[in-house]
Amino acid sequence: MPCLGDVESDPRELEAFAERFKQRRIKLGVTQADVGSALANLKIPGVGSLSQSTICRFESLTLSHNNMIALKPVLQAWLEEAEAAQRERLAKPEPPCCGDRRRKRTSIAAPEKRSLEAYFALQPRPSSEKIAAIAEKLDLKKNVVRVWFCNQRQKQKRMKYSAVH
DNA sequence: ATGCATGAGAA
DNA sequence: TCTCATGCATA
Repeated sequence: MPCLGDVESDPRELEAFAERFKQRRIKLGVTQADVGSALANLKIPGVGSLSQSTICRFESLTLSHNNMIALKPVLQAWLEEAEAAQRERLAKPEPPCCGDRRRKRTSIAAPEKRSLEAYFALQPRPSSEKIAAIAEKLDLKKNVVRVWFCNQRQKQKRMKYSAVH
């Protein structure tokens, strides 16, 4: 009954950590993007850099539970190192010192989005045929509709949903 | 901060 | 084909 593997998978603990993390990160004067790229310098096996988006989502708990659990130890390690480095600086009298073709993103208009949400409420996993039918009705590319449903399902699995429920 | 997209791996 | 972790582009 008292689980073995998932030591700190308690959502409350994760939530508390995410908040502490954000506050301490800000106190260090570091941006989300900074953290992401700094992770690579941490030299943790199998861990490279991450994007601003991912750090942001970690802080706002808009990642899946498993994703949060996987990232926590990494971010915790970064935080400890960053704070240790700062203490060093405070200990000494610090001397004064001193990136082609872009990807495109479809924009689904509000009315179409409302329709999609309505379809989703009825059937979160429409068949390929239904997706095609929906795409035609809304005058959207079939693939756009397919991806929209995938992303919508992912949203439901986040610790905290973002926007429309 | 969030919308739409990609790609690796599962099923 | 879907899920899942992740990110570019954009609001």
